[in-house]
Amino acid sequence: MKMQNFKYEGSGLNRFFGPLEAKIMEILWGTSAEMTIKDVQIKLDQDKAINFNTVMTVMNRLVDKGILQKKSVIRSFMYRPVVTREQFMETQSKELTFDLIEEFGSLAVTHMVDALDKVDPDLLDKLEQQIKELKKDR
Amino acid sequence: MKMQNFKYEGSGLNRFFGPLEAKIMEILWGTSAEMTIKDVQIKLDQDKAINFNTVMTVMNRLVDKGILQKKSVIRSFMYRPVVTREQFMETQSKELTFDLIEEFGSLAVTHMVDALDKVDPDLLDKLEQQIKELKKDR
DNA sequence: TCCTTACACTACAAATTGTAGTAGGCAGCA
DNA sequence: TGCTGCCTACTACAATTTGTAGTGTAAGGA
Repeated sequence: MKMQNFKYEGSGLNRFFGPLEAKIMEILWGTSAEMTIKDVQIKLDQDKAINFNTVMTVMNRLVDKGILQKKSVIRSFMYRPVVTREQFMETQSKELTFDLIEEFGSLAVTHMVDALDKVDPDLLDKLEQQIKELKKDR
Repeated sequence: MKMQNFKYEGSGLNRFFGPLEAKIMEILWGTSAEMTIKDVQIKLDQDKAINFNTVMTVMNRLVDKGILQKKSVIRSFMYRPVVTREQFMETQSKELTFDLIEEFGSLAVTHMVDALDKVDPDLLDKLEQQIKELKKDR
C-alpha cells in the first residue's frame, strides 16, 4: 500500500488518488461498514450515474494496490479499506514530512514558519511546544 | 512551469521528473552555459549512448512544459533552464511545505520535530530560531 | 551539386486511470 | 425445468505521461 505521488493539484484524497478513486475512497471511509460494489455505485450516483463495471474495475484495482480489502460473502463481495482514513493520513503525512526534510533540509525549514503562520498560527505554538518537549527529554 | 507531482520514490530531481528528464536537467543545471542538444547528448553518453532524437524530444517537451528555454542560433538551438536550480528548489520546497501544512495541519507538525531530529538535529535549532524571530517582530 | 547535420514530424510502447462491453455462473421464480 | 436477473471475471479502448527512435526536410559547406 505504497503511494507513489503527492499531487500539487487538488486537495484531500485527490492528492493521492485519481478523481474516481478518490470519490470511492471518500465513500468507503465515510461509511463505517463494509460495502459492496453496488453500495458504492449507488452512493456515487448522487452526482451522476456511473457504470457498475467501471466502479468494479476501479475498486478491484484498489484491491490490487493493497488499498482495499475484499471479502467473499454470499453471492457477492464486501469491500473495505485496509487502513482507516486516520491511519492513512498519518502515514502519508509522516512519509511526506520526512521526504520533504530529507530533500530540502534547511530550505524546507525556512518555509515552515511562514507556512504555519499563514495556514494557522496556532500551529506555530504547537510546534514550539514540541521542540521544547523533545529538548527536555534529553 | 508548474510541477504536478512530488514522488515518494527516488531522490533529488527524480522526485519531479522522469529518469531521463532528470538526467538532462542535472546536466543543464550542472553546466553554467547554455547547451545544444548535441552537448547534452554527449554528456549523457557517459552512461550509455542515447539517441539524438530521443534527447531532442525530451528536451523539447521540457520546453513545452516551460522548464527549458530554447534560443535560436546559427543552424541550431541553445537550451537553458528557465530558472536556476536554486530557484527551482526554492519554489518546490515552498509549494510543498505549504501544501503539506494545508493538507495535514497539526498532523504534519507532529512529524516535523521527529523528522528534523532524525535527518539533521541542527535544523531543529534553526527552526526554533526562526520561530523566535517571527515572534519578536510582532 | 551532393553530403552532412540539425530539426520537425510521427509513431510506438509501457504505465496509469477512467470507461464500459460481453460472457459466464448462480439463485430464485414461473 | 428452464428463464430472468444480478454479480463477477475478462477484456478492451481512450487519454496522458515518459522513454525511445525512424523518416523526412532544410540549410550550409565541400
